[in-house]
Amino acid sequence: MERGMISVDRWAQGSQAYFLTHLHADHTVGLTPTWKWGPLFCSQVTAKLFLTKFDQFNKLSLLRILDLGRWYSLPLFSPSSGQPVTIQVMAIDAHHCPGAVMYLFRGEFGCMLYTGDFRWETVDPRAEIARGMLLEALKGVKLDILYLDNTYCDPSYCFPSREDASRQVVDIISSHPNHDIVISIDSLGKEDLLFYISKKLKTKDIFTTNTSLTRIRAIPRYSFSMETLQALNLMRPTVGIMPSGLPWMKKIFSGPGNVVGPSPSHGVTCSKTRKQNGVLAITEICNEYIYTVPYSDHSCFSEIKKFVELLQPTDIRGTVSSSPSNVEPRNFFGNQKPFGEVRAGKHEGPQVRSPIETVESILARRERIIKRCGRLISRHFISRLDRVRLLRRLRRGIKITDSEFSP
DNA sequence: GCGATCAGGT
DNA sequence: CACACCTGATCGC
Repeated sequence: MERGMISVDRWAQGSQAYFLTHLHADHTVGLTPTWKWGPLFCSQVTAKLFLTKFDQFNKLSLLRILDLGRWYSLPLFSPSSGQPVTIQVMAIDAHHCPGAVMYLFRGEFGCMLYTGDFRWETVDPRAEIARGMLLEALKGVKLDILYLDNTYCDPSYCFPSREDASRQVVDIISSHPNHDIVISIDSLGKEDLLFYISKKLKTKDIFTTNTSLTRIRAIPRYSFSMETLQALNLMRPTVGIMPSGLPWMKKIFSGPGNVVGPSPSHGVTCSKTRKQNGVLAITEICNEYIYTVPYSDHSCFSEIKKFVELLQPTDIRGTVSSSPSNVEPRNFFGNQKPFGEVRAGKHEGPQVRSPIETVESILARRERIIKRCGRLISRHFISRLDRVRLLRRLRRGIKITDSEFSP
């Protein structure tokens, strides 16, 4: 395809149509509320999340929602000849985080698939549907280029399905019936895990910000540390679960689908790096509070391999340049012509909203808070740094109280 | 004064 | 050693 036609997860001026695979921050660099370079296509779920994230998005008319599994025709033009060109696109569930999709394009240039970030588990019924859509759409068609999420495209990356990992998390929680549990999460991507936990443990309130109702809490990953766990343990016996410890998993799990034993980090010495005089030194710190579980929203190597073998693309291009091994996918597949923060003495609940809360009510509430915030900001004459800090927190949906404005 | 972006951290 | 996302500083309109 010519340059100047479409962009996927890239937000520079110069394309005629822009595609967003999912809402993680590293895929939206350059995308701002003042977006104006062209129509922005995404899934229904991403569109909803998008509007809560970019609440001042002023070009609603540029947002285009794509249903999954349907072909859409885009009338574009060739930048070189000026002639009209039609491109067809289909969005397919990528099983990465809520709303994440892959995009399948076809046109005069041939056929290409951009996976975005994706996980290709075969056991999940949702994955079955995506698989069906993909195969149906590609029936009798040669896939010319596969733009592939090659994050873990190295045979040494071998970890279990998210359901297995979720089971491990539940086992850890069950084996600590009298402990508080804190689970480190990012703002988007561990919802299924939290839902699984609440379902298996029959937690009464599925999601709540009232921390007195539950011993299991989700906290932001950036506030999850050894120090945090030690501080929490001064108050109540608490274990922390990190559903993401993948780099440490390299070569630990010997095969796909293996039953995974107790978390390897528990009771095992963890290492921490510290900078001394500009030189990296390793400080060994033993911790007894933290479990890591290999819960990944990216495909492991065997899943990537299966995916590539299924699609038989003519060419493959990795989309993650800083992939661990920094390995081009084709090396492996031949040239295939083929919430809250924890503070001293106090913590707020998970930053997970009730599923019944609508986008409209979130936006309306946010609007009210921002208005009130504006009044308080001018009344208290706070510094720019404090203001930036407050606005960032507002954007994340964290509750702001009057005391935050105290001089 | 403000949003956007970078560097450096977890 | 990944990923996603935080903070504070700086840039540029």
